[in-house]
Amino acid sequence: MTYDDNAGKRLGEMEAVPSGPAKIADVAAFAGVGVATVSRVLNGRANVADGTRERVLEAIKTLNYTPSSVARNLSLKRTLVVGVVTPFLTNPSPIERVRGIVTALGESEYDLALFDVESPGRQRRAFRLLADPHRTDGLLIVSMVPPVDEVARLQLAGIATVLVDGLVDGLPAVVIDDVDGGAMATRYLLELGHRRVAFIGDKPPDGFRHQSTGDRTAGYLRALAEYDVPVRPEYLREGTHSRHVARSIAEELLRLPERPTAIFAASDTQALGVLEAARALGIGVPDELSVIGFDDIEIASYAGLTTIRQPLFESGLRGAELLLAALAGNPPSARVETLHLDLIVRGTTRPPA
Amino acid sequence: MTYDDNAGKRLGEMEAVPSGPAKIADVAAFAGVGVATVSRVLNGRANVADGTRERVLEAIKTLNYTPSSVARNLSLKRTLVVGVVTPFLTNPSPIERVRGIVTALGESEYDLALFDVESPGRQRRAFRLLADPHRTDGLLIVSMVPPVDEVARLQLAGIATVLVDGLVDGLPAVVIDDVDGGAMATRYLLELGHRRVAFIGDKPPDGFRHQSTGDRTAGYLRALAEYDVPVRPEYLREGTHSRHVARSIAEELLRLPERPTAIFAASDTQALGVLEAARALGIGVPDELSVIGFDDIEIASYAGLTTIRQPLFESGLRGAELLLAALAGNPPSARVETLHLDLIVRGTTRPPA
DNA sequence: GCCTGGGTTGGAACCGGTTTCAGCGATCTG
DNA sequence: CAGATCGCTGAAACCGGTTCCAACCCAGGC
Repeated sequence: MTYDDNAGKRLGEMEAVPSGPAKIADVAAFAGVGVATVSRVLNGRANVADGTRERVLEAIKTLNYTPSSVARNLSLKRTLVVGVVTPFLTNPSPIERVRGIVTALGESEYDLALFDVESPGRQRRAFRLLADPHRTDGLLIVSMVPPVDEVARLQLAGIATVLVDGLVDGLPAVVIDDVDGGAMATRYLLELGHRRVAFIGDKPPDGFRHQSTGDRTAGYLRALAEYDVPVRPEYLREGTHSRHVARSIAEELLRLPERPTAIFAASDTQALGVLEAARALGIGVPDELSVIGFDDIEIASYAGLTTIRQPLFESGLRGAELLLAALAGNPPSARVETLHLDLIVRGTTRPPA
Repeated sequence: MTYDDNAGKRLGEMEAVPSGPAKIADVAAFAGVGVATVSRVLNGRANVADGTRERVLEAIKTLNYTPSSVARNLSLKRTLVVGVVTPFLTNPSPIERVRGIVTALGESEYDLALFDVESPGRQRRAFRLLADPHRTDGLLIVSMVPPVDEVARLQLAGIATVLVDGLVDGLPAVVIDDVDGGAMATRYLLELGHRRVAFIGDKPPDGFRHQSTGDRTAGYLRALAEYDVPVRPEYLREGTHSRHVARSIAEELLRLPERPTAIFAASDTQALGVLEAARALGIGVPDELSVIGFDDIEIASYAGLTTIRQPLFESGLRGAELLLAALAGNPPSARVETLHLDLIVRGTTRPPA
């Protein structure tokens, strides 16, 4: 008797039709099978008779049934969510990386929960949230180095983590060789004949860590050493990853009694600030000043900026792939993958006058 | 005696410590209360004795317990996830909007699942995924107009939806007045004295709908009419939201026997393409050509571009706020909120020679 | 003809929370 | 001092899936 169903429930429900969307029990009842069988069909298990499968599929269709991922995840003890933590969605480069991640994850069954952390406070909060194994299966940390204690929490909680544009002992990562990149840029300027080469580094704001800055500085210094060019402390500057800050630093550099004939900026965004400064001071680029950036963001080609290209989109894509592989149980390795850099010569560099 | 605690358990459990992370039952056992009481404490219900609450909180702390949101959501029949669908994270403006959304959602208990749809295929897939009430509680659709049948599905599934930079009958939305914006831009050029004013529209790729284009065109036409300037069909062009496409269209315009003295581009990205075209053809801006854009993206100030500013970040913020309010059950209204536009005069416009 | 074994199947336990509801002692009332 | 009321509490049902396990059916082997 189908009445039994309702009798079992609370008295007072007049509508025989199940109220909300169909659940697996409804499908089972409709198809005249058990819930286990429906579950088997849903998950494509082999051991279901063809006829039965047919009936179940039809029931699913007629009832317009979609399984609840929440219930499924509870049962499976998975969340099917990958967390992405990144600072500064204001900057073009993390965005490109995130695009790569979105693309890679789009192919998978995982959803992506995005956390933009603009302050150390929000950063802590994001990690506290995401280090919860109930919340995410895996984590992608983009363009930042998480605090050591947070890393410990993550590992303790057993959350698969991959760093994109960041490096931490024991965690797999997708990076570029920043030392090499810094050297490439500087070397190119030196090869052109420049000897008064300044560098504007990319200092993360308080509370954030990111090693690329230091490394690019190291590359700059290495290249100078290779060419026996003495380091001038007044040519070695640092500022946040911002066009405006870089612009004012560049104006200072260009007002030095012996101003540089070339400036290497640690990011394209900052290089644009340098170009602005030159424009404001009436200094011709590249005639009187060469400028080279780093990243090759979209706008660099508009500005005709010579730069070191790093595969931003690909870094996100690759990081997500590594994470998915780890989640699939494949390689629990802590490999570090280093992507390739290219020198892109455009119009802001030339030999000194 | 502290031994009592363990004495209660002991039997049968060789490993006294529960295997995985602590669950609510562990906390209850440790505190010597029922799970219901723990749940009450967790959710800040009033009817728990102070002493009991104290003990539970301590148990939570010692066991390092964090509740499973998956289980919680299953019980509560909520997902605590807001889906964000947007095309073209390649463009700067949707990104700014998403940043606003991330910011607003950061304050709430909701997570954000991001879907970038770059093709109509992915678009369909995203909607099919997100129209599942098991998956998201609410949806934010950014810079696109969803297909009518998908809207129907959403409403049927009872998923709260808010459009940001898009308009659909019956759904709440945050928009700008594109007709007015188009007219503002055009009117400014006309007031400067230009009479040969061209327009480059922003045509969405096949499979995507977005009404702003048409509306900005209407604004352009309206302003021309106000100033009794006849429409020249050859001045009215359209291309995808891309610098490169806009550039080649602009080159065509600038090669016309009677070339325009001013060009209004439907987006800053496209305006940059126009500037590139002028540069390539050796046409001085603003001396020989005035250019005005739309959006006021970050790079516009670098390029010194005159433009119509629309509050991108705020649109996302506001849209998320509306959605959160709807999810909180407050205003089930289908209001349309119109944000304010500003003319930002920079260096790419001036009266004709 | 009976026993064995493989393929199907459904009942029920389980995932980890929330919430109803009944029970309990303590206080208030008459 | 009995009875009603109130605050606090825990057992158990429930959310909607997955999966273990036992039961069942039927064909094949001896």
